[in-house]
Amino acid sequence: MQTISREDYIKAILKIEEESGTVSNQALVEKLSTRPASVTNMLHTLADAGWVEHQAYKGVHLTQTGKAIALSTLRKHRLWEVFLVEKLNFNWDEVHQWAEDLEHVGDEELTNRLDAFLDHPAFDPHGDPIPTAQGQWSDGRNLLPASQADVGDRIQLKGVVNSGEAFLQHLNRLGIKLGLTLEVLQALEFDGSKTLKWPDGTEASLSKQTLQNMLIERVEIKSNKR
Amino acid sequence: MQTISREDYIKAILKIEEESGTVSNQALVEKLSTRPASVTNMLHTLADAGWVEHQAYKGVHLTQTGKAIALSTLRKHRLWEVFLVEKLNFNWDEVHQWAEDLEHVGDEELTNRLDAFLDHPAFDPHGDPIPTAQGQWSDGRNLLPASQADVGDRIQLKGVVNSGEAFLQHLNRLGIKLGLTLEVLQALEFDGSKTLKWPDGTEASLSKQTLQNMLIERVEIKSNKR
DNA sequence: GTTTATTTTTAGCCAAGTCTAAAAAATGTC
DNA sequence: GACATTTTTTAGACTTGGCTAAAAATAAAC
Repeated sequence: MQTISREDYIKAILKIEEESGTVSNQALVEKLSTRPASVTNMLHTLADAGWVEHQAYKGVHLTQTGKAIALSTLRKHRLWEVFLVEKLNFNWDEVHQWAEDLEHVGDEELTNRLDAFLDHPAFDPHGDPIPTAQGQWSDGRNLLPASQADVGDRIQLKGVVNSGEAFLQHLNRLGIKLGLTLEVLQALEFDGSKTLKWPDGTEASLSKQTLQNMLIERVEIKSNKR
Repeated sequence: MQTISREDYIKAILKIEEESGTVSNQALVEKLSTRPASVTNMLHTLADAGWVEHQAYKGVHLTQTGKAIALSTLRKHRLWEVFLVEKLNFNWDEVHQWAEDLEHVGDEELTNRLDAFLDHPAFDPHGDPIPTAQGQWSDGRNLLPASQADVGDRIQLKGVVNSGEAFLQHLNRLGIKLGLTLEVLQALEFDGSKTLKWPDGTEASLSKQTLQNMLIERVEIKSNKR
């Protein structure tokens, strides 16, 4: 039976599995801000439910069932985030906590109606892809961290690695949001920082840390190409 | 601290207090489909929290704090119901259960934004008034049960006493929804049933039971008045 | 005004999920 | 390969809120 806590664990396992392949208890302790004993405990529960396979000391991975539940929960989370930003005019740094609650409400039907109401968005307000009703969420895009952009590139922000409040508010203060196109003016070797130029002409330097958390696409310069 | 269960109790107490003035444990057992011991138990918890005043064997009533929490929860419930019907196109008989979950999500800020997004609705899909952000929910209207309408009256459905699924679906099948105007053609003394006429000319007879659960306003007959 | 029926409370158990503390297993180091 | 460190598990306590069964209080009936 699905409970809030179980869905949270399953979703965390999915994310860690995506990020780093293998899912240790330790990783879950960090992701969920909980205690090792709680993790062991819940993994037994989830294994009994048939949502994960768990071998003591060897890590967990999701079963088909588990993955379906995880994707469904993630889909709900991201759709509600779109709702909060697009319809209720919240900022992208304000929506995560509410979505964390909303993701546990509603069934497939409600979710599909929400999806239709929002016009079937492909990405959430942080640029993360929204799984489809069929559980597809292959991104397709090949984003790279802004830290890998070269001088002269025009880069467009398409996502963020870290959607923590603090980081998003940092971007807010810099006037950076999804879809913004910037030009790389300068790159400093020694600290990995880069100087970027905004469409309005202002310039600023971003730290390596910040750049690594910005997922971008290179933009073709159409006007004066060749 | 607010939990789902506590909010459910507080809301139930508010409703019973409105309906019948005094709130017995028994009434809570019925309204919440639970057991007497559970009620006694939770009433202690709520009294400790300062949300109700409870004297053993004498009943409960809400404190100021409790009433504020109840109205806030009710407001959230009804706003989400409007959302589900107006925006996600659910029928009025399908929304209660989801709203029951959604009412426990979000704070004042989110609720006010939802309210604004929905254009500050005054009534939910069942015709029940939505408390304002300031906790006002004096209905203003003076609805009467359709059972009290007289032959010759033109009556408009403004609300329902019972918003259970079964009753609402019964109205659906009869083609009756909020705002519909009907004419009372005939009233049978012995069983309290009445024959009504729809705007499209069809006629049907409704039982006393059904009529008692329909809240109506008499409509002035403008065209051929006097 | 006893007796009977109903309502409420108490006492104690249960389930989910969290936690601490300690034991056990796995891993890293020399 | 033995010792130290880290990770995971076990054991057992705790909290919230539900339950049953029995006792106590109140209300109803004769």
